[in-house]
Amino acid sequence: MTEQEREYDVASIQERWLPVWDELKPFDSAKPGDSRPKKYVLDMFPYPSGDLHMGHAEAYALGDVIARYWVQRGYNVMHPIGWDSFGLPAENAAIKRGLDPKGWTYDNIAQQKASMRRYACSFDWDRVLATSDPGYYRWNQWLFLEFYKRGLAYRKNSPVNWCPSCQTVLANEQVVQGLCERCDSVATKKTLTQWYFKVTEYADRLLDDLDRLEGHWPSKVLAMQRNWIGRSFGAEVSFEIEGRTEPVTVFTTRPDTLFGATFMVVAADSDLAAELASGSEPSVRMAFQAYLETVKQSNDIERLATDREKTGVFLGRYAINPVNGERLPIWASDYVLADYGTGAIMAVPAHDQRDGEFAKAFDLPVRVVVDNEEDIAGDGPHINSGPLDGLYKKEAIEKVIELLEASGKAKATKNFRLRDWLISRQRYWGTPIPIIHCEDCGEVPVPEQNLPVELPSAEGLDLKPKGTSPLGGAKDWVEVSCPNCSKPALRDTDTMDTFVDSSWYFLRYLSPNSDSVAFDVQAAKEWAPVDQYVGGVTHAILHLLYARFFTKVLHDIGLIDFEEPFTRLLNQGMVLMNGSAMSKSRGNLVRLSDQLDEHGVDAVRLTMAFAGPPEDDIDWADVSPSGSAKFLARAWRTANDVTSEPGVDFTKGDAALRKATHTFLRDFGPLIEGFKFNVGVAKLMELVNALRKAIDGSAGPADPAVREAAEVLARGLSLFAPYTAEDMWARLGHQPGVALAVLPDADESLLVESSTIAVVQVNGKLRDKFEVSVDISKEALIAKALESEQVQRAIGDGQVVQQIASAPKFVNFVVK
RNA sequence: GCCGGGAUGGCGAAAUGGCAGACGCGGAGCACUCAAAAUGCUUUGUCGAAAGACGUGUGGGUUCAAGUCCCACUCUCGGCACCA
Repeated sequence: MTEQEREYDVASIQERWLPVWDELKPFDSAKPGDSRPKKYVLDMFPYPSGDLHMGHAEAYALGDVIARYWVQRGYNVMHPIGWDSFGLPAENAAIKRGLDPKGWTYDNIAQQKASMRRYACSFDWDRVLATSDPGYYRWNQWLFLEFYKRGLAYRKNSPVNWCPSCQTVLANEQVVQGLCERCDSVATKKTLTQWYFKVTEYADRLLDDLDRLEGHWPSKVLAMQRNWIGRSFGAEVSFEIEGRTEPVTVFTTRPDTLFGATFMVVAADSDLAAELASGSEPSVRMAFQAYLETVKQSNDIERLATDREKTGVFLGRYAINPVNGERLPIWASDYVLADYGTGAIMAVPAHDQRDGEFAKAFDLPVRVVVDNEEDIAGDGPHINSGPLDGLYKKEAIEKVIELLEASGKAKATKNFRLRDWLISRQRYWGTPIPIIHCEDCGEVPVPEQNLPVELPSAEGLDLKPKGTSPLGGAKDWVEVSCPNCSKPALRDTDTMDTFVDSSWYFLRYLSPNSDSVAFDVQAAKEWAPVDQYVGGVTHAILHLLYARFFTKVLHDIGLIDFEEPFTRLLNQGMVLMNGSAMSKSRGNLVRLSDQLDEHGVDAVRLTMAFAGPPEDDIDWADVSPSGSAKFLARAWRTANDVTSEPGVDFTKGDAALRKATHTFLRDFGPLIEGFKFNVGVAKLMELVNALRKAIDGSAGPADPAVREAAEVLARGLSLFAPYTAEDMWARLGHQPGVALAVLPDADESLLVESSTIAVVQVNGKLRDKFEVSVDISKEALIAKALESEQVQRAIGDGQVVQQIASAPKFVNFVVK
């Protein structure tokens, strides 16, 4: 061996093994006759908006640890990757640079793919997809039509977020603090006809099934989903309105406080408010119009201010309280939301903070109906409430509903915060909605055999947002004949929200190239649902909710036999620099490629895993990739030092090192399975330290235990540092493929201790420790402990009143 | 306001109610070297010469024993937010 070969040379190791792996394909999950049990590990796929960045590097490093771990446990692991290649990030970048989004997107995909390969991701390169491929989005269209058939896709006219400067619809998540995410103009509302998916029809199941994920998904994500769906139980109560035939229904979670209602409030921007005002005298009508104008001009920034004064206007109308016939004045205010519940509330100022503030602002009466002296949580006995007097919240709610139900004035009901999913976008770079609008036939689905409806070329189209879809400019594409009646008709020019693409992609990986089905139903039985999903917490609500919704619909259609797409979920944290998210404008951008050049792939991956718990953020300024590189070199050298031949009998090896090796084997698996990757790496470091000591010490490099430890080390290390591990494996005399080398179970017989360290406390404070035999009796242990000089000194003149002992490890003397 | 996390050395962090600080970064020292780098070894919570004392955000509690369990609070991060 030359001197150079004894040097740990990152660059040459990386160059050596990549082509070997291309040949070996260790992560091919579609080999015929593979009898290994199956596991599906999935990383959230990236947007191809540039090269991979540090965030990707963390996510894929951690996903890879899990995928590679299960391979080493003998599983056939499917670990695919693809690109979420439609959508705004790609399109905006394309507009900015004056390029075709297609060419730009696919160039970036090629770049990211090359980076992933260099980064040694254990992806199955035969299962790859890009959502902007017609072969993919064709099935978006197919699914859309399946939803349409079932009434789950529909069109309606409704107010949407609008950026007056960008001239485009904004999704809720693109409105940040009331401002357009991109240009910081104040977002407004605009009424438009848009396509929706009826996710609310699944609201109960989406909420209730979260219970099944308890313990398998981060509790934070479960809480966010529950919060987002926002189910509340209560009652709808009808109030007769003087001078109106139809009663007005309000939703309340506290019908028990009905006797405390002293006025009613309707949302100022609702149709109901306008109608009620129009039935009033002119002065009221004018006051209402003036108020409505100020409300319309106020924007979300003002609305979001928490300590805002309550505003409103009296509508000159009265409602009749169904429980006692009292006349309640009806007010209009912007603190009541038009699109939640019925847009009208009964106001109970004594027991609702907002109603209370409103009553105070307009000097309206307040009536206490719950005696809260003892219990501020609002569950005191009811007073001033007729038949409800003396009852507590739960019984009072039941009773009042029962009383009013007979006359049809109330019914128990529930309400959701969740809204239907607006899926249409006035953008070019997305899946065309497969509907044709015909003057005579109305909405006509594109016949299945005509799918996909391919995007027209971007050439000649103005992609800049202008309020209507750029596809409208593709005349030849838009003008078609109606599939029904053959008369001239027009294609729908909207494209789908990209969350549609990502709602079912995990199923497409099962048969990524099929042109006959969206996904192979039999393969879904074998592989799905996803056993382990890995990705950022940014998608904690929308993506995961929509994927769960799709899964339930596909289940109901009968295509899959499960109802939750992702059995286990790991959210990794973010990679920061000096305390904040990296960005070019902040000047704290760390480029992944620079880090890889400087420290090597393995060191960067190891740093990601070792920095701390995976769900915590990593501040790159606080961690040490050079320290990781140093450790890898130290580990690599141990393999180089081994002088015994492969296949040597380990049982004759150094006992202390064998014990260290098998202690590692015992601890490592549970740590990885529990996502404690940082501790797993620490255990590898301990093994390297023990190995180094054995090689340099009395055991020596030829000891069989040294080979055993080095071989275990190479396998364990391959989860984090595949290049280094593969090189060690080769130097240890093995064929390439350390990733496939099964990690052996610990030999328990080597872990049996004959002696242990006993700890002695006096009044709970550590005073002494000494080695004892593991089978020492409690009495003998106490006796030995009492002999200790330190223990005697600590006891001093005191009286031992109690002895707690747990042989062989522990004694505590309680002294008075 | 509501919901959910978190707070442990100079730093990143470990710790089935039983030795707080594993493992690493950084620091100090030693060996090798003409020297440096690299490598290897030793050391490193605070105060103290030592014995020892103190120490896991604050205040209580449970327990023989609390970073860990319970109650109250402070600060901090994230999500939602006039959702009736």
